[in-house]
Amino acid sequence: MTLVQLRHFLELANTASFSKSAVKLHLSQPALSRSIKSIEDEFGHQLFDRVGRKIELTAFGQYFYAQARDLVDRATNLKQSSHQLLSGQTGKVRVGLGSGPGALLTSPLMKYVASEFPKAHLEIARGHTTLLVQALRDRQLDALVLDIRSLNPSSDLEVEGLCELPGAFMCRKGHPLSKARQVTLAKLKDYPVASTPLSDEVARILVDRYGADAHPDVLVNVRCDEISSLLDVVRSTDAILVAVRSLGPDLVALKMSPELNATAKFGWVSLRSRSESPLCGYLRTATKEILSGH
Amino acid sequence: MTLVQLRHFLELANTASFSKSAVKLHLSQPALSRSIKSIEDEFGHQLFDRVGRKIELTAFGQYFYAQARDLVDRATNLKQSSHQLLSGQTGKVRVGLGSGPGALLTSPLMKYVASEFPKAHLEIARGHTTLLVQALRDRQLDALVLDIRSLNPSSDLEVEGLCELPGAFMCRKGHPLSKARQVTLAKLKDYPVASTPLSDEVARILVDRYGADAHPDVLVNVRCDEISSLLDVVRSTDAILVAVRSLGPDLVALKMSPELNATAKFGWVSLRSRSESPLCGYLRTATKEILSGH
DNA sequence: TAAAAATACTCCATAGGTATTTTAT
DNA sequence: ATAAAATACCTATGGAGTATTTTTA
Repeated sequence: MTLVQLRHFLELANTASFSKSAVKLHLSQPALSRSIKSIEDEFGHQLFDRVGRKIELTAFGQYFYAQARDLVDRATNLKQSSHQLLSGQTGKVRVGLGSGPGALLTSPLMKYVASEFPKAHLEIARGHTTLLVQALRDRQLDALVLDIRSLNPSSDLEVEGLCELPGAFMCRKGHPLSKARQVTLAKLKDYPVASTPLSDEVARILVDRYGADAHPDVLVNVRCDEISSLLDVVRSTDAILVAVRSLGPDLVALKMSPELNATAKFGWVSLRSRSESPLCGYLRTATKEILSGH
Repeated sequence: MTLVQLRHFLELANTASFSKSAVKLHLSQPALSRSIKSIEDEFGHQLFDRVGRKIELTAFGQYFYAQARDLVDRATNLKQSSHQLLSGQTGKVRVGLGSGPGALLTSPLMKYVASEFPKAHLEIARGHTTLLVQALRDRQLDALVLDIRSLNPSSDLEVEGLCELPGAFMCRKGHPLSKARQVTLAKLKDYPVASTPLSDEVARILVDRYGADAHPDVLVNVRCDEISSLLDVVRSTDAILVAVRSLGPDLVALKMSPELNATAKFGWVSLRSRSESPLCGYLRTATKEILSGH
């Protein structure tokens, strides 16, 4: 029993004529005759009663028709839905975002999928590098966007650099420090500091530039991974934000002394051994696009 | 995409090894390699990530697996259920019974199917010959059991004689007429007459033997097609039953003058052009068996 | 180096085509 | 006599086998 044979049978059952069905099936009449006969032989029973030059489904043929119809329709559907999946129109992607990328990408990526691939599914997980990498290796995530300086190089990971964004200390316009020519860490510490969770890499840079007191655990008073909340706080209080500069375009960057001179280097991380699903590929392109706007 | 290829794919997805799967599938390893490749080529996408000597389902492969599993299971199920149907274990038969056969066969046939083919479906229709034959030609019935003398011969009907059963006038033991040496129609008409609906053929015989007064429309007072009810009436009243003799083995047959000398000739009627379903064949055999006991 | 998958080739079973026969209208 | 299905016969594609190469653990 072949799907092809079933298609032949269905067509024949519909038109009730070997010669007419053969034409529709782009097949010679003898070929169709034999195709049907081979099913009948396989099951040891006639599908049609041949009464003269007319044919009629047997009881078995009627039962078989319902089943065959279902089977063939499902097979056809598999081909169509596979095409949808492979063209990226449907499918499921699970992306892990580090704290920086999370602040920058969560909402743009969700909007992107919602508008461009309304039938697809996107899941975003946020967390620390090690946890995300673990989830990637466990196939719980399909790709990550991280500050790649926080990533232990490993041969099973494929890393594609996305962009390098400068970080900054920022405050609202009109803030006491907004006009200051040179801001030292001591001055800055007169105000509360807000940020997303910062990576070890960033912590290292801060300590390197400004001393042990600049370690995020000490320095940061208000921590949360919702960038919009942080911006709200910083705009309406005297809190100072530590983040990628472009996240607060309406804020004033403090002229630090010494200069912060730190950048976040974001990369797209995936498992080298796994092939990328089409939807995941579109998401990677979109991510690059979004970040290039910063 | 072939059902065979899908089976190959499912096995490979389960064992995750070409060589091991090939053994299970009674196939050479290269053959399996090519079988999988041909699906991948058809869809234009890998089903497995080949990472070194290990293989792993791609996202597409995972989707494909669920669909293929469903498809293959349904195909297997079709083969099994077809076998059941063709062996007569399941299926549906619709039989039409004339009034005489109806009285004799309705309940034995229902019991037969209920006990021998508990998964099968039997529908019994009762009515007049012309209506039943019409239903047979319309494919609303699969076969009929009739008094074949009431049947217009026709080339599209296949008739198999089943048995010839003598009819009789019967009364309860101890009935005033039970000991009578000779019962004329006039004597008989002192009592109510009960019967199933009688065919035109029987009516003709009655009129032929006993005159116009013996026509069922005149003669029969109590008519119903439930033989058990009729028997009940005849056993507990002075009513006289007109029926196949063996239906009332505990009743006394009246010694009519002249003798009734009428037989019912039952036959199994089907459409010559339609092949008989297995279940229908079993039913035909069972019917012959049941009638031979009378 | 060994084990596993892919490739190269060869072969044959079978699906399909053409020509013809059979059958029923 | 004609139209339709079945049969006979031939061809070729593709699925399967063996031998071999490639790859990686």
